[in-house]
Amino acid sequence: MSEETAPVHRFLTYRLARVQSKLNAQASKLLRAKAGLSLAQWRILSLIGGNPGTRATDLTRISTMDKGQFSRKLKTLVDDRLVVVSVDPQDHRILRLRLSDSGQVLYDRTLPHMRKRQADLKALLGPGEEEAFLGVLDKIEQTLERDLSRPADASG
Amino acid sequence: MSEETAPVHRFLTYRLARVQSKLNAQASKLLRAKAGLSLAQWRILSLIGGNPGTRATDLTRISTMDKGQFSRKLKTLVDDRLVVVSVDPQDHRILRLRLSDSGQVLYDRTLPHMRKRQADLKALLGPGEEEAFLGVLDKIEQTLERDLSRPADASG
DNA sequence: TATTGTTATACTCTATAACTATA
DNA sequence: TATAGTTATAGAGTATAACAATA
Repeated sequence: MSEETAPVHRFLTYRLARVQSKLNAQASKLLRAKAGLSLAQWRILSLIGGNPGTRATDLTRISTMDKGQFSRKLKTLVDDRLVVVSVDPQDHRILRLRLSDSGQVLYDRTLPHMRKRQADLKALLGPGEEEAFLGVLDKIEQTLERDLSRPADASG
Repeated sequence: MSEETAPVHRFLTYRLARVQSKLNAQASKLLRAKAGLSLAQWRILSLIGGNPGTRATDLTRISTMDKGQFSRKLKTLVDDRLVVVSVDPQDHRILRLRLSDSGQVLYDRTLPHMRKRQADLKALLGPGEEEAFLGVLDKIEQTLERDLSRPADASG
């Protein structure tokens, strides 16, 4: 009964949303200051930096973005000469993505700050807490993946 | 070293962002189907439903929204006659918020679905997992609260 | 002067889907 | 026909700040 009457703002999802919103604000502030990038731009830049030569489709799959969003953000990075696009010689539909020299410089300069941010977050957590936390996230995500492919009333 | 070289998309924050994005999509779908409300509208409606007569400022504080966002979303609920606003008799700057009859009906009809969604999420978790998860969220949030009031380079 | 709340502005994000080109 | 990626459109969310009314 105490769970039944828990106030809405104590819901797991509310608290996740609050934390996520603050994490976003923090990362955005940091990226604007250090690299002049939006969070979405950094996501793409870092995905390319960590996986040079990968196809756009694969990066779309790894990130949460759909291909439309991805394409538009990618365009801003290409316009700023941070990313270089080349057509796959075998299959001309496929784009291979790499950082330009200046993109690489920006990536190399920014990544340590972002890693430090992750490390600072991890340092908050006790032994085993990170694994437990990620485990819960994975469980939830897997369930949601099944759920989101079904009609709205299937989950109550 | 293995942590130092963890790919960006394995970052804690990335995985939180993915899960949060999917939770949002699920809740939005559910709310659109069951109540014709946006997630932000539901947040405000449910905060008022659970705290009748509360001032707008207090609800703003509880939710993540700033007062501007809150005010605009609230307006849509008032326009739809789901929320009734009255001026505090003592202090005429303060608004007291309550659900209208139809707002209460919608709230009472929608809340069980949202509670069930929470219960379904909780049911995924083993004993102690929820507490551990929420504990980590709280730790992170407290740190972020301190951090966000400081300049960007303070957190590395 | 400070607080409560509204409004304006501009920008970003998201969702959906039509569209081009290649296969 | 199917896949890779682009573009269009509209709606929703976010950030900042100027503003009016009240205290």
